[in-house]
Amino acid sequence: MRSEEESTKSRLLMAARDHYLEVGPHAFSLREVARRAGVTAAAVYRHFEGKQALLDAVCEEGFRIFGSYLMESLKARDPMARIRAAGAQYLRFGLERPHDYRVIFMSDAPAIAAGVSPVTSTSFQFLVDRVRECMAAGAFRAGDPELVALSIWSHVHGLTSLRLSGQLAVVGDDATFRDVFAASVEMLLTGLAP
Amino acid sequence: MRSEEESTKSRLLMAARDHYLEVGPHAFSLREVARRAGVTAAAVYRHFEGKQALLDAVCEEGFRIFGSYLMESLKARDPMARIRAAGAQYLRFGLERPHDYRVIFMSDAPAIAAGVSPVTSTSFQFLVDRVRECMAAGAFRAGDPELVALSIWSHVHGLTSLRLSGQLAVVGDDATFRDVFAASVEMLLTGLAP
DNA sequence: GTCTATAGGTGGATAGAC
DNA sequence: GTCTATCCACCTATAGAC
Repeated sequence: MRSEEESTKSRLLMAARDHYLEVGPHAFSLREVARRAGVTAAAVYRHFEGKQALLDAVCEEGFRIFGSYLMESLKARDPMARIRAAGAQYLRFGLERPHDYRVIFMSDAPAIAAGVSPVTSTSFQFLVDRVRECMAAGAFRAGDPELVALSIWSHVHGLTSLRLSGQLAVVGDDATFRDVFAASVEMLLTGLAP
Repeated sequence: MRSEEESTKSRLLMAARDHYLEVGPHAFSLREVARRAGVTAAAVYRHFEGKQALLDAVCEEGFRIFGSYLMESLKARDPMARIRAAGAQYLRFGLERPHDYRVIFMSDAPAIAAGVSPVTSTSFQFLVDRVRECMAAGAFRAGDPELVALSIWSHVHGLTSLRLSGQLAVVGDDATFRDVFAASVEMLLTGLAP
């Protein structure tokens, strides 16, 4: 894998991700990415077909990493423990990789908005499966698994994204916020119990 | 007031608002505003100090409008109706003024954060008051009003922001999404009942 | 008040030297 | 694989004619 290598291409990718997070898709500049990576704009075309290809690559990398965080939650032993772990991992990804989080969940990149990314639907399907598990085990009241999954996703995303955009800074440090996050999730889970 | 007058300045403001609503703050172009208003770019400087002044005028309007959406919910008759109306108005603002929503709740630009702080804290206090009302009326279980308010805000923000960033496009049109939104909020409220 | 003209900056993309 | 040089488009903003 050699993920620690400092190739021009990997530096371009990191620079593209950082730049994208700062200015968004409209003001995203290939030249600025090249500047941050320490090369000229022309050099970018040796590694990517153009501006859009660079943007797409940024999204793909973030998706891959997010998936690895989610999969960790499968190590928990029972359905409710797994769904709680999934929520905690979701927040953990947001706090540890805020840049990637913003790329995936807080942007309006065309590649994501189009819904063509297989990872988006894969991750949602993962959550739907966790919900089905809980319903089958009698830990959740019977209902529409997709609607429940959407509620859970929205809840944890709302908390995570408000935290990342600084709106919940008043809560305190990250450790304190993890407790608030857990308490808030429990509030939602209470309404899903039989 | 004479709000119907067709002065160049008022046409510029309307054009600026329309353009802003379409492309957002980053791609906002003074020349495009001038084009829509039927004047050259140079003429803009007779009415506004520059691009930022024009943008500020539009953003201020956005903050003011969000408050007016929230206040509408006070017309409902009882505490639970008011808190449900507040949620519905929150979504309505997001769907009808997506760029304003992004500026207020999905951005962390320092320049914007300064103007946002009073808006969000005032609005959060408004929600805390609605929660206290529900607890006092016995419609909510007793608990920490601020934590409950934070959960509700996160929930409706999660739904709204995921919708705006295109992640919930699969749900269907806005009318359909309003129903999903309402159902999801009811799920959370179920867990808050006594 | 609005225009034309212009200065000086950003950007995406390509050609060709090395 | 990276560079310099270049082209063209678009932008903000200003100066001066009318």
